[in-house]
Amino acid sequence: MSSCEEESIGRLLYITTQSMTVQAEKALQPYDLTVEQLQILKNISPDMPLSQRQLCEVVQKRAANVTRILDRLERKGCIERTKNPDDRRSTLVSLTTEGEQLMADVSVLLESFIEQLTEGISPEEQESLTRLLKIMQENLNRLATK
Amino acid sequence: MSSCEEESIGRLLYITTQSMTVQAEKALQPYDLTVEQLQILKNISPDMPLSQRQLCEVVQKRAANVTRILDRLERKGCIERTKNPDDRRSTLVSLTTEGEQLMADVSVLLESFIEQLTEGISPEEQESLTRLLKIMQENLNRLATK
DNA sequence: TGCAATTAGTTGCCTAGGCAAATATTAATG
DNA sequence: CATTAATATTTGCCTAGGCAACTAATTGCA
Repeated sequence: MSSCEEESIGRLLYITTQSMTVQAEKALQPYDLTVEQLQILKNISPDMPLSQRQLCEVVQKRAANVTRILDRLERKGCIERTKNPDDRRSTLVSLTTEGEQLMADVSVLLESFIEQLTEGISPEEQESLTRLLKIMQENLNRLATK
Repeated sequence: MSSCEEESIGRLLYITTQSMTVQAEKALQPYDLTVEQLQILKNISPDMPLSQRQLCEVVQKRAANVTRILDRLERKGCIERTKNPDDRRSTLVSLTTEGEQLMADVSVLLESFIEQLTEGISPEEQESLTRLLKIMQENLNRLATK
């Protein structure tokens, strides 16, 4: 039986993540970046370009969504797309120098954000939190593959 | 210094929640409901209608978004909007009988989903998880009010 | 009373997610 | 070798989030 005040773990996760995203977005506003755009940029190494397919895997997003986020990043001059000479179906994505500079500027901010997010949570508790979240991910993966 | 495998708590939260939402959405597909629509429906008691303003608070969404989710629920016949006679600016939202029936059908599914999500996590661990998520929420609230 | 804030809700414009259908290119198979 | 299957990316259509501007109704205050 559930009390009136009960909130499922699911709901708590949902609300917390939403609030986190909103705050992160506000912190990123001066750089004209969204959380999703940042996720992408963080995973493009300046030396070795990735294909969009590979990017999809590392950021865990659908191809269609990655396409559109890259469109916006390209429009802003943060990334470049070049056809893969070895497989002309695929596109290689690389950071422009502006993109690199942007990431350099933002990285400090990022660290401080995560620090503020986890304030009052000991390293052991963070470990435990990480472990529990990973269990849920596995549960969800099991659901996904039916 | 961070290892290559490091994933911030923030990213883990984000990915887990996203995966949870996708799976929940799949489970809800037979009912033609989204997670957000369900959130709203769950918070409308059949006996006492709420104003949209109140709904916003309980589901933690912006007025603009609640407006549009209600538009869709109304189109599907799950809810009804009536003008509040005491304050003609506000609208009272109530479940239709179809909406009530839908919620009755879905509630079993919901419980089993949360059960599957938290499989392998003991009640004490769930308590701890809840506590840590709430700490993060407070940290974020502090950020929000600067 | 009468006009200026405030409040409730809506709408427009942008980003982002999902799915499905389309194109182009490559792999695989008869 | 030719045709079919698979793969990479794009595009369209839907839901949903954020912000800002707008209307209508209500308070508040001079």
